[in-house]
Amino acid sequence: MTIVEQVKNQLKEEIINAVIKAGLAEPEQVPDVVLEVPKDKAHGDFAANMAMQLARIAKKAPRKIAEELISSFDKEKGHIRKIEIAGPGFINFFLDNQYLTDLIPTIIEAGDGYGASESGAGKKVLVEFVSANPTGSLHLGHGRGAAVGDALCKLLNKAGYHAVPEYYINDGGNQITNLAVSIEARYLQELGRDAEIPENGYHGKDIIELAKQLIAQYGDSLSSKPTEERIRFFRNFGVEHLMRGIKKDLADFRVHFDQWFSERSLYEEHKVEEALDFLKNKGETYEKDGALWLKTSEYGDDKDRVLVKSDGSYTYFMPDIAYHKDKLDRGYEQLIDVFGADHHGYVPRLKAAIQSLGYDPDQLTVQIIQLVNLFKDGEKVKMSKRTGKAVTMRELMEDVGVDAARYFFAMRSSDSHLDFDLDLAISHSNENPVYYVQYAYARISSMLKRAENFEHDHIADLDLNLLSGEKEVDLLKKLGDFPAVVADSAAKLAIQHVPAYLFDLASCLHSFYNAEKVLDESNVALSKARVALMKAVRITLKNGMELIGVDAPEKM
RNA sequence: GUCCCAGUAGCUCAGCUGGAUAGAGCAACGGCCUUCUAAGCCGUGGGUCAUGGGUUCGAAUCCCUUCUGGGACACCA
Repeated sequence: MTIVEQVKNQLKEEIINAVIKAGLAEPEQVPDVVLEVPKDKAHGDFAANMAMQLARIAKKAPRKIAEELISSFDKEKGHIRKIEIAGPGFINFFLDNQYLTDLIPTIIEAGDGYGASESGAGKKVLVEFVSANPTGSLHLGHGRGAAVGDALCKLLNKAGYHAVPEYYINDGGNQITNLAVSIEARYLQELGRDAEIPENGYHGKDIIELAKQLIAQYGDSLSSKPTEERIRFFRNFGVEHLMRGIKKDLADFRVHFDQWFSERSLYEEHKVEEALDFLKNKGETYEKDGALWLKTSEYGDDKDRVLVKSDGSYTYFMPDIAYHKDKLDRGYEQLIDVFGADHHGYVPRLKAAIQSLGYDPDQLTVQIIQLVNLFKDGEKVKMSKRTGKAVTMRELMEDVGVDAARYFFAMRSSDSHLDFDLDLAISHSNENPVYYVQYAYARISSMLKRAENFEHDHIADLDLNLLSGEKEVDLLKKLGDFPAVVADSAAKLAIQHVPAYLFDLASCLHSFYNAEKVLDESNVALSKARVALMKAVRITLKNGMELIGVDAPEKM
């Protein structure tokens, strides 16, 4: 349990005791204690709305209740300095700073581990994201998905869940056959023969590159192979090659997957058939118009969905069901799928499928990644200048750098549209939030390099009570919030709280830095305490940036 | 047509399991570098929280109406 939690819990306990002692309510009637941190510092460190909640039970005016509650409150416990009644009946608690200064040794000792908690209780979570078809390069939308998925995993793990990132490689379906046929056509074209790319094939330049590579490696020997073998070869070659590119893009974006799951392996291990048989035996399917349907409408979907088409082939849906069944069968309690906005309509049928498999649909959470609009010179950038297609993730990384891209993607709620200002992302100015946060880290690092005269031997020797100035208290409170921010954003799957927190913490640091001198030869005791504080801030900033994949530079 | 998401300061957005005077950045205006990094700090102005109703001690937050914008609605993947 974190220090702040301990303090809050003790306070809550004392509030309940006081309510009972004052006879305001029977023990079983006492509502949950809501303790919040007031927006306005003048309202204390913590505020309780208990008196208002009790108004109906005790049948008295809230302020009157508050008075009685306070007179029964044991102020000896829990670092209480002052209690006030305010507004309609809020009870404001003012604490001494002891609990805050205790944070410093805690943070320094925890180091990289600061911010961690057990709030996830080891729940097994599988986060599937990006999962782009290996038919081309990753584009902007994948970049956002990658940034969100990676940050979610890190956040969940930090908050005590056991989260694993996984990439689902769609290497089994029609798209891949199209890819193979497209490669074949380009290959034959390069050899000077007649060949046409099918209408729904891939016309991109990268396919021509692939064909050239094949000729350099194999000459015209491939064209003499039997068609089926040739197609299989092109398919494997294409998938392997394009996946290599995708993996490189992701690695350069600081996104690493523990597991790569192949759709084809579902067929090879007969998991698609097994899933299908399972659903059939369970009576979840029926035949109509020569196709096999799943009764998803019984589980909240608009209508039933086809699993096996009338020509005998599977829809995209069928292997995907098998995949989700496999994920759940592997023992994951919670599945998180990070999807592009265009798959939004797919969610109800997937949830229905999970239910028809006998699992709880709430075990699947879908995070929708909304569209990214790029802006340059105030104008919307639609197409990539280089390829004429959607802007690639590679181009974004080259244009704005990984730090800015990752920060901007993490900054907004993933399910709302993102206007990505390219000029802002590359500007080395006070307008750029990435630099604002990184600058705070670099500033501290720079100070600490000069701080050899103020290093402590034992942290217990420091007089941390000297850190009682307004800016110092603000900083300490911010530091104490970190584990709760991590736990809360993990629970809500809301990564945007992390950049917001980092921005606030950086702001407190800059404000403090401008107001006070840290390294002051004329006041060694205070300087030592402040150096310890700076170390705690530095650790917290770094841990936060780590969560969203942003580098913490020693100097700028 | 049905469904989903959004509408908060001039701009981009926080806040949304109900709580005190709705916040931040940018833009505008005014200050701060002989002192640890001015990529910084301090201050001023700026709002019918789209609209109309409801729920209650109390609503930006929950429910319904209307308007506006975006997206989704295949035997495609």
